[in-house]
Amino acid sequence: MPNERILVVEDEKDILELVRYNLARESYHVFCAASGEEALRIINSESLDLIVLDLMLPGMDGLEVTRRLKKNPRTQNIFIVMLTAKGSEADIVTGLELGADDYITKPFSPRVLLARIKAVIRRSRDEKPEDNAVIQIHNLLIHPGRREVRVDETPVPLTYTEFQVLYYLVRRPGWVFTRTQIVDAVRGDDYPVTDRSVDVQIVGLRKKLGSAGRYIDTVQGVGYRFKESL
Amino acid sequence: MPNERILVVEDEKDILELVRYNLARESYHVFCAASGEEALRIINSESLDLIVLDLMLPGMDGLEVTRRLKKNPRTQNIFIVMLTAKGSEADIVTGLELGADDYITKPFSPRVLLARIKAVIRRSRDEKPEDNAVIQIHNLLIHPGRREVRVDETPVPLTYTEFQVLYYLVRRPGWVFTRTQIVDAVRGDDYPVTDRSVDVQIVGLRKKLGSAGRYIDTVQGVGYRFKESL
DNA sequence: ATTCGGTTTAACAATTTTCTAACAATATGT
DNA sequence: ACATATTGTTAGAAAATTGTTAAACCGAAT
Repeated sequence: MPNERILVVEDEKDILELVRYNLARESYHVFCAASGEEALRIINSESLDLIVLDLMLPGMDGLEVTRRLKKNPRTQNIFIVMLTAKGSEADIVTGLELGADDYITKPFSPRVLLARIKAVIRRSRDEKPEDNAVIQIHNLLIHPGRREVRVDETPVPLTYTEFQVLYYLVRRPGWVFTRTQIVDAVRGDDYPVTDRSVDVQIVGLRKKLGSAGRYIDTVQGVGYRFKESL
Repeated sequence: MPNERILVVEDEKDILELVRYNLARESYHVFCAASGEEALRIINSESLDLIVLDLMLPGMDGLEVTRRLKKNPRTQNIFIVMLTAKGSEADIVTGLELGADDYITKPFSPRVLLARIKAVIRRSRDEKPEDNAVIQIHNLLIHPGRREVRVDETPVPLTYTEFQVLYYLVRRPGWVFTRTQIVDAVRGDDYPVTDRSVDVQIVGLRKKLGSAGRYIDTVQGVGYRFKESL
């Protein structure tokens, strides 16, 4: 388990110290910056895994830091957890669109921050190997880049959510996922919906996929899976 | 899915009922209290997983309840979601410093409350990652991620409960578990069911597992175990 | 404002699983 | 061997889960 290298960008000294202390205690390698400019200097000189980034900074703000980060191929894969004041919904949306991985609204508990950071790192480990490779299984072909699905060479138009659900299941054929896991993967962590909304997406998928729909398997009491064989 | 035990502390009857109803509908086990004193009584007499705690209470307020909770080693790991009026930033910070896990400002929608509670519970589970490792013993193979069981390479389809019972026994080969322990492990504490229902699951398991079923051993007067050898 | 595609909820039907209860079989203690 | 306690087995009832559909909802585009 490599000690992930984390940069904390925060202008309020107390909060910076609080976060630094808690991360260090979990034996992460922690860097600190109190401004956007300082952050960029560290980003360019160090190899980082994750950045905890306050959006509200004097001078260059967090969104701008994010933009620059994502422009540079060397740094665009660094994970970002944003710190935001409560109610800055617009900034959160912008941040996520720019490619941030999670956000926490102030005030926050150290426990929550740690849990989120761990979650991001864990997810990153899962995702890396199978990024946007074309997946082919049975008579089904999924092209994530093109967001295209074919069954027996015939394109099948899917909605956004249908595609996400299918892609999530197919990335680990045979594995069972709970409805909650599926919702989290598709819509983000605490998206407020009923579990049953997944069922409706499954109905649509099975119908649209035709013969390939038979691979989507219900596991009673647990959730769904994409079968490796019929 | 174990039914988490949640205590709701709120002096406004309408809100209390609203929250109680919504949690109960998600099949959580809900306790209610209308004051800090009542809350502490329940906290001390019941084993709880999470507390939804209004900070503004007559008499002993929510922060004081939190303080006492965190002092007692038996109760300090119970999760806390605070309910606060809008604009009581100071209280929120104090609460989080005391160890609360999340907060929601009134007015709130039941949906958001549920999502937050689920998130706290999920995160708590992440902290103690359950063992997802494949188990192989004798001619039996159990793959938790796939929820698949094989005997001599042949897949054996099990129901949800059968799988849970088998997995529970096999995780400690040779150890004996009472029927009550098995029910608690599979369906959560105090699930209303006769002990004998376990026997029925055992019948099913022995039948479906074929030759591997011979490892499931009855210990008269105690319960069942998965034998290490025949 | 209105429309439109997509998503979610809610209700009901269909299905599957689980439980209970009864009786049979087996084990235990004397 | 006898009486008693415990477990095995089974079928039907009850409960839980899932499938399916339609209507409500939501946001983007007109």
